[in-house]
Amino acid sequence: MDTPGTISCDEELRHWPSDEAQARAVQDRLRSSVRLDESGPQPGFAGTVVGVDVAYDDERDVVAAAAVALDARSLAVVDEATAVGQVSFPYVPGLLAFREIPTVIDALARLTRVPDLVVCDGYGLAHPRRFGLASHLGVLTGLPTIGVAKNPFTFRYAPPGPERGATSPLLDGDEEVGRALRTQKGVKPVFVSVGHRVDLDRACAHTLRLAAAYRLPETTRAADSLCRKALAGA
DNA sequence: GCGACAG
DNA sequence: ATCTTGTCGC
Repeated sequence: MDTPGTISCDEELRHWPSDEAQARAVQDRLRSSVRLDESGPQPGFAGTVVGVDVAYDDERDVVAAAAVALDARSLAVVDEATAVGQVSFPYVPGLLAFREIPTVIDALARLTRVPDLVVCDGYGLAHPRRFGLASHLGVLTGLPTIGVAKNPFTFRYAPPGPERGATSPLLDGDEEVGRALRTQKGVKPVFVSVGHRVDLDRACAHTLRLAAAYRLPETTRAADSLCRKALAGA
């Protein structure tokens, strides 16, 4: 049931924190395992880009995750998988990963191919402790990851130019933790940050390429759609 | 203490 | 995230 690329994160998953203090300690401990020295796959490489997303049912405390693999060149869907689980952590800004990752990993493990790049909903480096969802998922699976968020979280940015492809730094004080990226002309930007084993330039290039027709990357759109269906049928 | 706060 | 109708525009 294990995908070769999703390395044995069993140990971390067994020791899942049960409160906020433990969760922050896990982030502080794992942060040094993030690899920021790799460029990551070239945009347009021959391989798959996988989008992951989750949906919740508050009444039943159920969470459904989806992983959808797209061919990196054609953006055609080549594989998809879902998983359903019990919500195991509340939503706390800065601790999103603890709510989403277990079910997301279950879904990823059900793909028939190892992803070459994973696109997460949310942040990676752009995080209060520099260890957001995308960073965490990258470290646990070993896979290259990036984060694409719809909101600037607590960070500041100057609006990028109006043209598609325009960017501006996403700032935590003086530090650039990511970029605001305009994926469509005249439309609100998305917020890109690196996760694991991918640099910021390529993270933005991949995001722009994946967002050829809409504001959000096709990976995100496909995963969002699929996890909602999975939740409805659970 | 108050407000803000990925999904 | 989720609750939710119509509506403006290409």
